[in-house]
Amino acid sequence: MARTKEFNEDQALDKAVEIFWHKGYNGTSAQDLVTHLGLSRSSLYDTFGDKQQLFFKALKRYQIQGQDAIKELLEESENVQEAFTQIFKQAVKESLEDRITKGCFMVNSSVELAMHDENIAKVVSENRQTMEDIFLKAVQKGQKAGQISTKLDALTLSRFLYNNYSGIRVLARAGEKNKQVYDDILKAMFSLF
Amino acid sequence: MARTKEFNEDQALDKAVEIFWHKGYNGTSAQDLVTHLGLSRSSLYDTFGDKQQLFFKALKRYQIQGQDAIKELLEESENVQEAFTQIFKQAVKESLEDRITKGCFMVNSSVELAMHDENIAKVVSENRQTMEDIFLKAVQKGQKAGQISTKLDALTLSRFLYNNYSGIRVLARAGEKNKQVYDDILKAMFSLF
DNA sequence: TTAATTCAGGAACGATTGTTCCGTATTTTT
DNA sequence: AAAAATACGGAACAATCGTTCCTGAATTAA
Repeated sequence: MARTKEFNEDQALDKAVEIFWHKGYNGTSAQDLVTHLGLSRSSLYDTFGDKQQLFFKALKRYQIQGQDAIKELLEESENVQEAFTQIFKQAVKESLEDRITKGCFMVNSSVELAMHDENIAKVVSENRQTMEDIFLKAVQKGQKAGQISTKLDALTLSRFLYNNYSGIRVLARAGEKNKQVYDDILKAMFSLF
Repeated sequence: MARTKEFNEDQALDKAVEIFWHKGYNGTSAQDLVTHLGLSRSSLYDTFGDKQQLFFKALKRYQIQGQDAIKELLEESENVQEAFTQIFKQAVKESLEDRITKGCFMVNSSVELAMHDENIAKVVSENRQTMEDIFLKAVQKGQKAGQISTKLDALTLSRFLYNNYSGIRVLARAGEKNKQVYDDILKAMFSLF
């Protein structure tokens, strides 16, 4: 009975992730969204509601995609230590390569909005908890396999790892391009394995 | 020849630090500034120029005050390890106590603005470099005194320490109130001493 | 006293913000 | 072919943004 959408909703959401990630919530105007998503104002509001709702959906999408990627990598790997190394080296690589360094969308949103928007705060908090769980299971597996030292218990180590992950993303967002800085952080961090 | 200012410029700047720290640059309106600094629009613009200049001065002020405090603590302490412990425990204490957790003004500004304003990027970069230097000298002192392990070289350790400092401030900004999370991070981190 | 300077308050500016609405075109189902 | 439904582009909205300017009162130094 009705006309079909001329754009793919998920693809548009990916575009929203891109620009919100790059410019932040307050830094992204309605016009920015229209231009970057490539659809009209009316379609944008009809499809996604207002700016807040669109941002929320974009952040959720980013969260799920990011978590799935890391979870899969850690679960499928036989050597957990190697998997962690891969994850962190990838983060460093992105930080150095990206001409426009965006950091981590979740960290950025956390700093910009968590304090003033409890919905965002909830997502951020859940995200940290989930990441902690993912890391925890991997560390436990690694300790059982003798790949990771048992000097520190798995939960402590997981929280520590995620904290360094956040730190690296802040460094990236600030535009740090000196590889040695990142490598030193990783070197010290992994010396606890 | 002229009427004297009825407000203290530095005190007003401190107020500016407070509100920019709390709400960020984009989140703070001109009206917010008028209300919180307690001076009229005209006085505000006459004294500090526009919003960008005021923000810049506020960030600079925060930087100098924060750095001086940490530098002094590390230089005057006889036991470097204790001094570092004190610095990080203080950061955790602030994170847990503050009803409105503001995180670190420098980290916040880094995430919000460094990518789009090269003046801010410069301040952030210089700040990280200075903090690295302050930490470096302290670590070197601690290693000579046998208070810190020489398993890792001083520069590596310094960069690692500052990265964890950033991470903790992000956690605080996100409103994390579980002390155990912070304590675990510190426990793992200090196990490298 | 006079002149100079700065204060506070508020009106007003143009620009930009997020959002709504309308007329038209297009596609799908009956 | 007709009717229903939705996408589309763009005009238009009120609100807020940062900023400027004007007024008159207050205070100071000459």
